[in-house]
Amino acid sequence: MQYNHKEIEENWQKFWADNQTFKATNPAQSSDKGDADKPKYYVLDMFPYPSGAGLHVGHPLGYIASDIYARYKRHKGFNVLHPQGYDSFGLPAEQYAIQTGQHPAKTTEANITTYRKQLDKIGFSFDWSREVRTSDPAYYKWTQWIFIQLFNSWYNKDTDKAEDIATLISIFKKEGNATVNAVADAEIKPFSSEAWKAFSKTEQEAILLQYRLTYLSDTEVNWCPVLGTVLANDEIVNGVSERGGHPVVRKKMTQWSMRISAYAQRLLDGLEKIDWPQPLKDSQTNWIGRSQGAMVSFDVEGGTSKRSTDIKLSYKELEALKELRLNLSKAEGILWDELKNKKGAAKFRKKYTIGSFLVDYVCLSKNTIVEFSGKEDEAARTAFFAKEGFNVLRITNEEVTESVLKVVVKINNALQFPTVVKVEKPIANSKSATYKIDVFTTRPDTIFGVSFMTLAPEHPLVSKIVTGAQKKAVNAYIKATAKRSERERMADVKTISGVFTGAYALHPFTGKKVQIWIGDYVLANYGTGAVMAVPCGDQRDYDFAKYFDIAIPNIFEGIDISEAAHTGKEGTTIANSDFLSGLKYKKALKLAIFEMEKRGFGYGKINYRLRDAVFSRQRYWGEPFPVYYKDGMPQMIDEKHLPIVLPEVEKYLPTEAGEPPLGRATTWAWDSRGKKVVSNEKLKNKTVFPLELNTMPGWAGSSWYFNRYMDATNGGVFASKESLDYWKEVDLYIGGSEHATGHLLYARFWQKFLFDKGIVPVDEFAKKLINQGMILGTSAFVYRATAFVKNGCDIDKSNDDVLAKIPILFVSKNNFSSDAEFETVVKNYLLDKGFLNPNFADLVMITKTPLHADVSLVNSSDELDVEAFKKQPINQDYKKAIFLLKDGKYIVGREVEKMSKSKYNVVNPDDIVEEYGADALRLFEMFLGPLEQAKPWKTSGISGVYSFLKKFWKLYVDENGVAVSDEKATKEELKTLHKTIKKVAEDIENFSFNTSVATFMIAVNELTALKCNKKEVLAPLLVLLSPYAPHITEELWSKLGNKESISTADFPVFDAKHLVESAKKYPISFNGKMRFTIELPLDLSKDEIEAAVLADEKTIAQLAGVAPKKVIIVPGKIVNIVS
RNA sequence: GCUCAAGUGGCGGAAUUGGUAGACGCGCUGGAUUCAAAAUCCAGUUUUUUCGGAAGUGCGGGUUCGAUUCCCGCCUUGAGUACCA
Repeated sequence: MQYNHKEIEENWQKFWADNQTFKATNPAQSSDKGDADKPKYYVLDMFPYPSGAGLHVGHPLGYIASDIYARYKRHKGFNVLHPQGYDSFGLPAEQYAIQTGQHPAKTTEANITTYRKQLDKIGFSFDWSREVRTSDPAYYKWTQWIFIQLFNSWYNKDTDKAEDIATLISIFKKEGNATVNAVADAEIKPFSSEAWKAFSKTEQEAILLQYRLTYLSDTEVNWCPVLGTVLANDEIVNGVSERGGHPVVRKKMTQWSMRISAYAQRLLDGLEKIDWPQPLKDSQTNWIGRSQGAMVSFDVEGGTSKRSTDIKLSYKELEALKELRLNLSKAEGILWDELKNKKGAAKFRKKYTIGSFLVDYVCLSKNTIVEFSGKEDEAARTAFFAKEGFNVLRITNEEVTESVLKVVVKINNALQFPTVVKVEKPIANSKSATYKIDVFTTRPDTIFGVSFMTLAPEHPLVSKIVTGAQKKAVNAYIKATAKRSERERMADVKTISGVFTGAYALHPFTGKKVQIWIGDYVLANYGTGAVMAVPCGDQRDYDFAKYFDIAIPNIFEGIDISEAAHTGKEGTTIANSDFLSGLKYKKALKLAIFEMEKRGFGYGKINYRLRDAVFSRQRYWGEPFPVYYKDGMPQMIDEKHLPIVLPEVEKYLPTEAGEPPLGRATTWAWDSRGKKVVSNEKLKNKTVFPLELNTMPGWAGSSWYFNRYMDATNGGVFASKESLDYWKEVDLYIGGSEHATGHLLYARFWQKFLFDKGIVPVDEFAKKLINQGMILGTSAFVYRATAFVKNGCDIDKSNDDVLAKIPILFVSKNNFSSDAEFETVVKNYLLDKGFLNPNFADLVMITKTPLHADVSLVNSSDELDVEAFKKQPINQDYKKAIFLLKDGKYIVGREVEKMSKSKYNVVNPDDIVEEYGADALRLFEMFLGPLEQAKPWKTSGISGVYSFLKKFWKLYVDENGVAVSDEKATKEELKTLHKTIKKVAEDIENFSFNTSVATFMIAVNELTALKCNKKEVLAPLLVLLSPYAPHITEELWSKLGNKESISTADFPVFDAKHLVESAKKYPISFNGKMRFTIELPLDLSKDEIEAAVLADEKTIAQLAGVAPKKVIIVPGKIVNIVS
C-alpha cells in the first residue's frame, strides 16, 4: 500500500468538518466532551485581509506554526480555542469597486471563498463556527457599540482610568471644571458650576466633546488627494501613503479622533508584563516617545516685566536638604515607611519645599501636606499653604509612636475628602509681560546655555511679536515654508533656514535678552512648537547659530565646542551657569527643575510623541458611525438600534462637492422619532437629521476581534461575561511585525479602555506574541545579450546592418562568471556562427540584461525548461531566440527577493498540496528555518520532507496493509522513541519547529534501520508527529484500530530511564582541540579516567614524550590535556 | 544619524548554565536497480594535505584548561525610525 496523500487528506478534512472535531466549548454551553473542566488555551493568528490574489506559500507560515501549537495543547489536555476570520473592510476592494462598479461586498465574498478553499486544503484545526468578518453587520454592530462607549467616556488622571461621562457632568454641576484632572484638549477655558448651568445644551456638548475619549475636532490631518482620504500617522511611510505611495499634504478638517494619548503611559507600562518580541516593544516604545524634561516659560520683552525675586536655593542648601531627608527622626521614619509605598495618585514626597517652607510630607497630586505639629511659624505656614491651595494635616509624634495605622487612616481620609482644593494654575509668571513663549526641553540643566529661541513658522505667536522691520522677511519665510510639502521639508534636512523676528525674549534666570527666530527645523506639532536653543548642547541649534552668526556660549567644563555641539550628558560638568556650575548632569537637571518650580516659570514634565489617532476616513468600505448631527453637534444613536448598516451608493467616489462617498447615499438620514434610517428627502422634517458621512478606519474592526471570538455568535452582547472570564486573553498570538505601531498599539489601547469600563477582565489582550518571518521568493534569471555599437564610433548604415544581423540570445549561467567573460562567450559564438563580421567585432559591445524567468519552469538543479519558457505567452518575443547552453543545459541565475507577481517567483500553496500534500507543505514550511526569521523558499527542498513521509508510512504499512506488531519493543527502539519525545516536546514549547522536523527524520531513519514495527513505539510516535502532519497520522491512527480522532490523544510521557547510558565516548582534546575519542564506562572516577586516558596509546602518540602540564576532566563530558 | 537583530559548507540551517562545530535536509559526485527514465537504495561531500595530520564559525584583540557561545573594538548585511527640542 502506497502513501496516497490526496486520498488521505481529503478524507480526513471531510471527517474533521463533519464531526466538528475542533469546535471549542465555552463553559456555559452544555458539553458531552467535558472540555470545560480542562484548562483553557487560546491560540490566535492575525486574521487576514482577503485580497484578490489569494494566498502564496508565505501566508500560511504563521498559521501552520499556531496550528501545531494548538494541536499540541489539545494533546496536552487543554481546551483550545483556535479561531479564524477575516479583516474584510479595506481599501483594495473599494478601489476595485471604483474601477469596475462591482460592490465591495461581492468582491470580498468571492475573495473569502477563495481564501477558505485554500486554507481548508492545508488541514488547519480552526473552529470555523466562530468565524468573524469585520464587514458583517452582526460584527460591526459591536464595533459601533464600542465607539459609543468611547464617546461616553472621559479619562480621569486622578483615578488613572476612563470613566463614564456622567461622572464628569456631575462634577461640572457641582464645582465647575477647575478641579478636574483629565486628559483633554489643550485649550479648555475654566468655568464654575454656575457658568456650567448657564451654558446652553449645545455649549455644554461642545465642552464635553473636549473631554470625550473619541471626539470631533478641527485637526490638521494627513490628506492624501489621490486616495481622497485622510491617513493615520502609521499609514504614512517616508512622507507618502503606505498604500500606493501617493503624496500626502497637511489639511485642516473636522474629524473624529481617538484620545489614545490618554493611555500613553499605560501603553508603555503594559509592555513590561507581556511576552512580546523585544524589537516590537522597542518600536512601540519609540512610537509613544516618552521624554522627560521640563516646560519652561520665557517672557517676550515688551512689558514692564518684574523678575521674581525669590531667593534661590543654593547647591549647598540642596545638599543639606538631602541630608535632612536621609536623617529622619524616629517618628518621621515610622510614618515614612507607611507613606512611601503609596503609589500613583497618592504618592508622597518627604522633606519638600513649598515656597520657602520645608514640609515633612506632601502628596502633590492631592495637594495635601502632612507635617508634625509644633513648628514655630505654624500660623504663617497654614496661611501660605492655603493660599497655594494645599490641605494641611498636622499630626504629633505621640500619635505616630502609639499607632501608626491610625495616623495612616487619618491621612487617607484627608486625601479622600480634601478641605481645600487647588486651582490648576498656569505657569505663574510676572503678569506684566504681554506674551510668553512656552517651550519643552529635555535638558533644563543647559538653560544657561540658551542664546536664542526658535519658533515654528506656524506658531501663533509669530505674527504678534514680529517687529515692523522684520515683518516682510518673516511673512515671506512663512509663505515659502507653507508651500513646501511635509515630504520636501523632511527630505531637505541639510539646508538651514530661518528669519529673525526682531523680538527678544528674557532669559528667566538671568533676565538677559535673547533673540527670537523662526525656523522650519522646529516642528509646529511637537511639544509647544517652540524651542529654547542651546547651541553648545544641540547640533541643530549649533548649526543654526553658526549659520546666522549667533553667539554660542559654552556651559560645559573643559569641552571643546569649536567644531560641533556637545550632546553627551553623562560625565559632563556644567559651567558658567550660576547655581548649576560645577554640577554633573543628573544633579543639575534636578536642581534646575526644582528652581523653576520654585520660582514659578517652569515645571518638570513628561512629553509623549504619541498623537491622538484620527478615526475618520472618507471611504465607502468601512464601518459607518452610529452618529447623526443635530445643531451641528454629534449625537449617538442608542445602542438598541444598532447596527447602522452601510447604505447603498451608486458610485464609490467622493461627491462633486468633495463629500465622502456616503454623501451619495439617498437613504442616509436618521429619524429620531421612528428610530431608523430614512430617505434624505425627509431631512426637512424637524425630527430627521443627517447621518455622519465618514466611515471608520481599517483598524477599528481589528482592535477587538480577539474578544469576539470568545463568544462569536452572541447577538445580545459584545461577548458574554462568562465567556470573557473563561477565555480572558489570547495566550499565543502569531502574526507579522508590520503591525507593530498600527493594529497592535490600537488593539492594546481599546483593550485597556474596555478594561477600565469593566467590560473585559484583563487590560492586555495577548500574553505572548510571536512575529513570524517573511518567506521570500527565490527568483530565477535568464541573461539576455544586448549588442551596442560602441560610443565614439561613426554610426552609418553599415553599423545598423551589423546589429540587425544579431539574433536574440540568452546565455546559460554556467557559461560565464563575469561580465567580461559573458561578452567574450557571446562574441565568440556570434563570430563562430557568422552573425558578426570579424571586421566589426571591435565596434560592438555586448552587455548582459538579467530577466526574471518563471520559477515554475526551473527544476531543482536550476535548469530551465527552455521549450516551456518559449511557449509562455509573455515570452512571445523570444520564440525564435537562441539559448546558449552548456553541457546541454540552460542554468538560470538565482536571487532572493520578496515574493511578487512581477518577479515570477510566487509559489501557490495549492500547487504544492496537489503534488506533495498538505502534510509535506506543513513540514516543509516549518523545516525552512526558525519561525521568526526571514528565509527564502525553494520548492526543490520539499522532496526531503516528502520522502520522509513516505519512509514514515513504510514503518507502519507494507504491500499487504498495516504491518504493526504487538511485540515488546527493544531497548534501542525505546531509546529512539523517548529521545524523540523529549526533544519534540522541548522544541514545541520553545517554538523551535524546524529542529523538531529534523528530530522526526532522525527517529524515522533510526527506526527504519532497526526494522522496528512495534506498536509500543509506533503508536506514541503518531501522536508526536500529528501536530505537524495531522492527515497521515490520523490515517495510521485509525489503521491501528482507533475509532476516535488522534487530535485529543494524550501526548506521550517522556521516561528518562530509557536514555540511561553505561559508557561514554569521551572526546579527548589537547589544548582545547579535540583529537580523538576513547570509550570509557560512565561510572569511573576522575582519577580512573585520567589513568585510562594517559595510558592510551593514542594519547602517548599525541603527547610525543612531553609530560602533560595539566589534565582537565569533566566526567560525562570531556577530557582536556594541557601540554 | 539613532535603535535593534544577524554574520557558520555550494544552499536552507543545527549546536549556548562555555565542553566532540557543520545535526537534519537540499544540491552535487560515484555506485546499485532499470532497455531507459522516474522512483528507490548504498557510499561520499568544510578547506587543505606530503594522507601522519593541520586549519577552520565576518575581521582584530581579550578572558579561559577550553570560545560559534562571554567581554572590548571594527567591518558587512537586514529591519525599524528620524529635524521629537
